Amino acid sequence: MPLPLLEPGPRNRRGHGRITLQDVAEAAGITKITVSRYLREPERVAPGTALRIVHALAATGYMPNKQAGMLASGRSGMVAAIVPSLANSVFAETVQALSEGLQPAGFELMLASSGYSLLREEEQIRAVLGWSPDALAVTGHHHTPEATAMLRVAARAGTPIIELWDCEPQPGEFIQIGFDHAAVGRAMARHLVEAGYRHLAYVDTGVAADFRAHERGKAFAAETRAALAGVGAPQPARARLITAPPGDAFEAGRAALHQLLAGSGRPRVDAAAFANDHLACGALLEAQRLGLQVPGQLALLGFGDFALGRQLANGVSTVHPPRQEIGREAARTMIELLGLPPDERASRLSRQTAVPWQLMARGSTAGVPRARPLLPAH
Amino acid sequence: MPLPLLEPGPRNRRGHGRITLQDVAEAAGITKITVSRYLREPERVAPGTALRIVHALAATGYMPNKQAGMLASGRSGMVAAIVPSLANSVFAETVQALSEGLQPAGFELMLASSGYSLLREEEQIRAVLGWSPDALAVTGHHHTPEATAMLRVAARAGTPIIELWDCEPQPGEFIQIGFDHAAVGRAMARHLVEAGYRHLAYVDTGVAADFRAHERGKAFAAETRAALAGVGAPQPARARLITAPPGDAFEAGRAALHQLLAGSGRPRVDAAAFANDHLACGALLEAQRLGLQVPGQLALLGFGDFALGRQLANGVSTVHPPRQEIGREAARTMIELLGLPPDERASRLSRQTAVPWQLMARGSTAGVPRARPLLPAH
DNA sequence: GCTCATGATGTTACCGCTAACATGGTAAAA
DNA sequence: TTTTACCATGTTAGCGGTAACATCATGAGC
Repeated sequence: MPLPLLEPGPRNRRGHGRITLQDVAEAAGITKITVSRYLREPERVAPGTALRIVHALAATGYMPNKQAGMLASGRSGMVAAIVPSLANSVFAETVQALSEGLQPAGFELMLASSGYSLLREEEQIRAVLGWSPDALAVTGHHHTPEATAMLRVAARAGTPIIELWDCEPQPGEFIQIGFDHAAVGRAMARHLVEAGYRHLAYVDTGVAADFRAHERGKAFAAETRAALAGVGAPQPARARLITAPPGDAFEAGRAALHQLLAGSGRPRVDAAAFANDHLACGALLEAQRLGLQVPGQLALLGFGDFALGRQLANGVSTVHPPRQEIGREAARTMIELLGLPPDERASRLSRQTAVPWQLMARGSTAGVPRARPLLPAH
Repeated sequence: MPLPLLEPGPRNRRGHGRITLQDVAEAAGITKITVSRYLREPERVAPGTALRIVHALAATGYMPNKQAGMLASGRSGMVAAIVPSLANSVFAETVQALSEGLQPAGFELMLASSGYSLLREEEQIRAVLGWSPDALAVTGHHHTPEATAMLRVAARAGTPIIELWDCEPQPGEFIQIGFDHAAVGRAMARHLVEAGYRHLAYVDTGVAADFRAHERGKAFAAETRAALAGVGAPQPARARLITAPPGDAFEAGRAALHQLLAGSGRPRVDAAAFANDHLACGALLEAQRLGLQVPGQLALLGFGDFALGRQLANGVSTVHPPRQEIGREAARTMIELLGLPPDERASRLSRQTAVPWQLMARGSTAGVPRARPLLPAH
């Protein structure tokens, strides 16, 4: 039943005509501090008074002004997050989980997307810090020096700063919640070598600022040599590392496949790892079109575990990153830290949480029968 | 070059240790109002003073407190948006475009996702209005009565309320930016009938609160009868309208295909329209697995124009909704309205903008050769 | 030289809320 | 009864900005 709301109108030259605590207090015949107290700590007002307040609240249709509350209390009840992109389901799911994790605790989420640009990220950090968020989540540990400086100031002032999606081997300056992308790259290389492939390539994304994909690729290349050495296979002169064109990821994957096949003279690539599943699926679809056997003639390994990968052919092998877990864990961490008194909080503003990922072996990297023994599982 | 920031510390029992306008003013040897004025209207302070202010700003590393500014001025520089989901790329792209459109004008975006629940949407409207956003975008025109009441109060107070993704034939209470889903549903039916199909079905999504998909389905069913009558084809006793199971949309599409094929006695369905492309693609993949000819034995028509649809088989026919245009147009509308004085604004707080969509005919609905003439193009 | 418009800066008083302390009353403890 | 503790509520003074008006030079116009 819609409430019988008072018709608010302009009351003085500065007021914006909104119902304030004062209005509620007058309706209840008390002072505003008691109403304020009731809203924050209901058990601290007498039951009779509480009843009158409840009625007054309903009669006026009061809605608290959070800016005023923040200004007075220093707590904003708001958390900000900056992600590279939302159109990419990877971060969208993390943001969604973060938002859902924060809501029960009464936090609102302020969101900005930087379009994979560090400069825009810097601007957005600046803008968003003006709102005095209680905590701030950014993506990854790459920032401009200015941005890092601003984050540092905020962290010193007790605002938890969380870097999502990364978790470096060495502790960083802020809180990291994510995983080690180099470890993922290495695992991808080992998986392919263990399955019997010997001529590996990594197809990087055309998005220049996807540092995490680049890092996986770098580690993939390094580990490829190590793993091949481990099984006594000849090592390539240099790692095959190609970059897909920017734009539609499926098309980019198709184009990448042609690049892979065009590797003339040298032994042809027999397995490719991709920066993400969209590229891998694009390559798979193109392979199907060309009549290529997957994994017979070319094995494909993606990253992201998007729903589509399970549907195509016998499944596209991939790495399942903890998309939602990262968001959930970030929400949990924020709530925990913000519940602590500032002095206890200070000591915890730099820590790391590695969220587990998993390599999903599917049809597209089914093993090649080999005489020689494979590497141990780890 | 990182600036040499002053080390802020606690200054009094209430202050939060932040650099304030007062600090900057002292550093520049003037009063804070002049600094405030410089920040808002630089041309109104003398060049010499401006120079000292610039230096003082740099020396202190000042960052404005937006809550305080909002409280004093009544303008927040913040816009809120509530969408059903972010994990769904449809809304993510709209939000992304909205965010990018607002940024140049200096607005921040506060985002909430309701998980396709009207009750949660109501809660979020309540929460978000507490931040006094300058404008609020919600998705669609279905809300709880309480939510509608709150939106109405906000609109009366001059806050533009924008309903995204809908544009009903009759003007609504708030601003609508989107398109008429019934018209899309009708166009889908006509497209299939015109291409020669005679036994049509609509596969609705398992997401109960996707009102827009339901509306397309309803209109599809109605128009199917009309279009069949138009070409003199026998009309079915009742429209084939099935609902896909909830969960993974690809799997749901696969399951839906089996439901379509299981239509025993009656003439088998020869064309199906889907609530979204994921369902359609799932059905297509399952059809391929079963060795079914698409469109020969079954034509498929999706909605959403996701990148994948272009990649599968000869392309999945679909409707291209103006995902980004809706966000861009919403940003434009907000900026325009917020630039108007409140009295002029009032008259424009209810209007509609129909953003064009397009039916993309691809391989999956290539026509059936027929003797009888087809319907005129419109 | 005087008035008056103009421009640059300052003073005052808020915006709506809450922290900290103050007050007054009631009931338990002495 | 008196002291003490505590509970419920009130008073005061801000939080960090900005609107509105005030002040004070300065120079143009007469």
